Formats: sequence, C-alpha cells, structure tokens
Amino acid sequence: MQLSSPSDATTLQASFQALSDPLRLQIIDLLRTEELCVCELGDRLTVAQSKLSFHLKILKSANLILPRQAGRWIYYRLNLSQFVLLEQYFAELRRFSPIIAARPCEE
Amino acid sequence: MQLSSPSDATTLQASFQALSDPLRLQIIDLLRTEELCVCELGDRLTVAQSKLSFHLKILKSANLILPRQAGRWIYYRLNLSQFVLLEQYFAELRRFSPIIAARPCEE
DNA sequence: TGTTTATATCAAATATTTTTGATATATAAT
DNA sequence: ATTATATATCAAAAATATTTGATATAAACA
Repeated sequence: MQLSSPSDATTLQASFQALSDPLRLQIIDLLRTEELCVCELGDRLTVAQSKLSFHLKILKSANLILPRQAGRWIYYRLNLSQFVLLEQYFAELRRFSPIIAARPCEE
Repeated sequence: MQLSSPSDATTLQASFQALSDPLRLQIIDLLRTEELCVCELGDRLTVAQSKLSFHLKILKSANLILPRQAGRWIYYRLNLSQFVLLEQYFAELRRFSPIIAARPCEE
C-alpha cells in the first residue's frame, strides 16, 4: 500500500490498538450518535473513574475522539476524520486485492 | 451501532488487536497483492521463524488471513471478506455520526 | 528407511498494557 | 476562603502479549 502520511503505519497501528479493547469499543459505540461527558460515560459503563480516564486518554491519543471542555465537564465526541482514514485504509486494501495467483516457491 | 454477529464486538476487537502490531501490518501489506508462503514472508521481513509463525497465527485466528497448504509450503493470503466487515464497521459508524448536539450535564 | 526442509508449538524470559487506589488539578458553588 | 465536584495523573500490582531458543510435526526426497 505504500503506507504514507497521514495514515502511515504508525498512525494506523495506534488507531487499531486503541480499538482493540472491549471497553474502548463500548465508548466508541456510546459516542456514535452523541457527544457525552465523562461522568455520563462513567454512569453508563459503570467503571472506575481512573480506569475510564485511562481509556479515554488512549482513544484521544489515537485521534479517535476529541475533547471539549465546558466548565468542569469534559465532553468527548468521535473524531470522524480519523475514522474516515481508517475506512480508506480498508478500501485501499481491497482495491489492490489478490489479483495475482500464487507462484510456487522454487525448490 | 447495535453490534451484532458477524461483526460483533468480540470479532471486531480481535481483528483490531491483530492489526495493532507493526510486524503484522507489514505482513498484511505484503499480502496485499499476492499470496506468499511463510518462507517468502520470512525472507522479506527478516524475522525469526517462530516469531513469524506466532504473528501469522494471530492474524489467522482473527480471520484476516487464510492458509493454503501445498506440499511442505503453506501459503497465506488476505481474507477479503473480513476486511470488508471492518470497512463496513467504519462506514456504519459514519452513517450514524454526530447529528445530535451535546446536552449539558445537569448540575 | 533415514534425512532434509517448511512450519508449528512450547516453555521461559521479557516487555507492554491494564487495573487499582491514592492524590492532584481546576472549576464552580457556598 | 472553603468546600464540593469533574476529571486527570501517578505508582504499584496484576494481567497480557511478545520474543527467544528448543523441540515437534509432517511432507518430500535420497
């Protein structure tokens, strides 16, 4: 794929890693249709506060969610542009897909 | 997203986890256009044999690659249908995206 | 049959990630 | 100013994942 910026291998890896945890996938799911504050996420997921904070940080570092502060609350929402990049990665993968038949390994 | 089979949360998580490693992303990249045997992958990636085997197993368990045995060689290729599922996950995510504005948390 | 070759598996060592509980920070309310 | 609340950070413990080297398996060949 000639991986190159901005969806270079490192960025992809970080995104996939961020998505590789059940709690984080749940968070993504909750943010699918609406922006939510940490407290609301905490209520819905019934998970320790520091734990939630840890996972939000990973999603944020991977550019998958964006914070917005309002008073003491911090609201998170999906960062759609990053999801578009990921979708494109798969679209590209398929574009180049197995057209060429396997060559036998030479003995 | 009402995650449900076959791209349920567990399946997604396993796929993303499989994609969350640099070597495994390299393997996917090499298999993008052609089926390759393990020995060829080993040559191109210059990585210990048992290590490669370990990573192939993870990709295989996640349904991202498919093996084909031919004599003593085992050829791997991408499992496009799984990549289609992943692409659809992102497509779906975007379909439902942030339409609804944040409600302030009640104090 | 015995040997070589391709790949997989296993167990131990190492590295990374996640969880937990405690503490810090910062905003807002009294 | 003091207190309460929302969230983040930190360090230690626990859990998982990865690497490494040795060994196993199974196909092909001599």
